[in-house]
Amino acid sequence: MAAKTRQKSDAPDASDRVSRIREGVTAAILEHRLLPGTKLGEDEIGEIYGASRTLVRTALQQLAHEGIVNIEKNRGAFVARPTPADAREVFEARRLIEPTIVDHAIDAVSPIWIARLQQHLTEEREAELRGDARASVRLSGEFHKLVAEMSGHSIYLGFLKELIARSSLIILLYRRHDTPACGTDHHAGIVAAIRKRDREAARAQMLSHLNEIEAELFLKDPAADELRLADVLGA
Amino acid sequence: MAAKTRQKSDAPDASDRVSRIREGVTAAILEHRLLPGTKLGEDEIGEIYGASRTLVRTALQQLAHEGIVNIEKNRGAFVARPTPADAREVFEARRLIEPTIVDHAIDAVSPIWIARLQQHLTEEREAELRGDARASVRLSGEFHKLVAEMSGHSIYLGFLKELIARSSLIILLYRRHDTPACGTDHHAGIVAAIRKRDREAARAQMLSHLNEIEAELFLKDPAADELRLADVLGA
DNA sequence: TGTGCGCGGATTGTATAAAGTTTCGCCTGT
DNA sequence: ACAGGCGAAACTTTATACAATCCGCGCACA
Repeated sequence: MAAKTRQKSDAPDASDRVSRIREGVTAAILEHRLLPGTKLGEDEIGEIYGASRTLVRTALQQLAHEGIVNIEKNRGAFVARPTPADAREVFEARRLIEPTIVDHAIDAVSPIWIARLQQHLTEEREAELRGDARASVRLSGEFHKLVAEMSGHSIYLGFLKELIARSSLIILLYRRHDTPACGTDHHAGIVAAIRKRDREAARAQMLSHLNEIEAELFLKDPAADELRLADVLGA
Repeated sequence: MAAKTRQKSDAPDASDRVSRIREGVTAAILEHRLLPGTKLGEDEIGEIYGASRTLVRTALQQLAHEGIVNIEKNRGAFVARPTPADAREVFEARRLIEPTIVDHAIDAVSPIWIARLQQHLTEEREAELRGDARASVRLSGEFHKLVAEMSGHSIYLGFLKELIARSSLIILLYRRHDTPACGTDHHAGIVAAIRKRDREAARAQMLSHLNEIEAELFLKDPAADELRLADVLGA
């Protein structure tokens, strides 16, 4: 009972059961196995993970707070379907936060961290080489999380986790071509800049990386029929 | 049943009971009526609001996600006690985000919004005049939230809500003198800049405002005895 | 034939009960 | 007198039972 006692609610390790559920569902969403709009029934999930609805509920509520699940009263939980407006907000926030994060990451440069980053790049390349799209999209997001962890700024890390998760849904919904989700080459360039402690290059590369991702999106209001209707009637 | 149907989990209106609990506890914490470290027993709160522990529990979990409550496994929920390191992170994040928020707010300038801002300044002054410290500290935070709402950027708004709530605790714990929590004069200056659509002035004033708040803090590890001990034994 | 109403199944929201863990007091032994 | 440990009470955690709500199907009626 040494280090396990102090764990925040946002605990990264899946020690308790609700975390296992949350991370399982999160992974499924981030790997695009669960598509936006999919109903996440409580009994259904509970049976999968061998847990009662109580635990499933808390996990779903956490996911709702992270913005990747919508809970509609008396209707249940659904995988979120970000609007184009949401998408623009998410990427604007990322453009604001992530350059600052890489800047901080450079303060923490050490052989251990460089090794971890390189290791991650290798995994990304391997996934891409064997055509594992699901692993690719997951690892692309995790690269950004890794840089945030390196920065040592827990608040930025928390914010970025939300933004990454939403980005994954956004890319799935609005990507124009089937280009690789998030260029590994860009990531390699960012790592190189971090390694050289070149703050300006790192910030600039992160920014252009984000811009390129967003540029590949087609952010026009989708399924105009139903959504227009909803807006009109809602107003 | 027109406009009420579409409400996010983070619903601003206190329509359902869990929201009422959450907002009640939040207000108590933000007004410094509940001090850091205070135990928030489920039965206790449930009896106050006439709700079962189930509802109290979900409310507390939401507050934990916002960072103003800590839930320790098998021990219960406590009002969070941010460390000096947390404080520095919170203010750094605010310095990054809030200037951008005022910039966006200027895009939304309209007579309605200006009126709301002025109205808010009036309330702040009145609270300060009658020496209502609790209302003052609450309104100070709400000013920043109001600007974020004005910006129309829901993600920034969500992030800022968290940061404001934590800031309130930080100010309570680490304020040097008993200076007014958050100068109303500064707020008036920011409103003036917004009104004139002077982006640079607005950003600059927001930044210096945040710097002055942080400058009034004494961010050294507090209660050296117990915390040092915890850190040493934890490592 | 098309529309509207009502009932039944299913699912979520809430409360309560059972189970597990921690904490504090008390008691015994040295 | 004091340290250590046992035990009960209080609390959180988890599970389950009950109530409320929603959705879809079918029937009646125009």
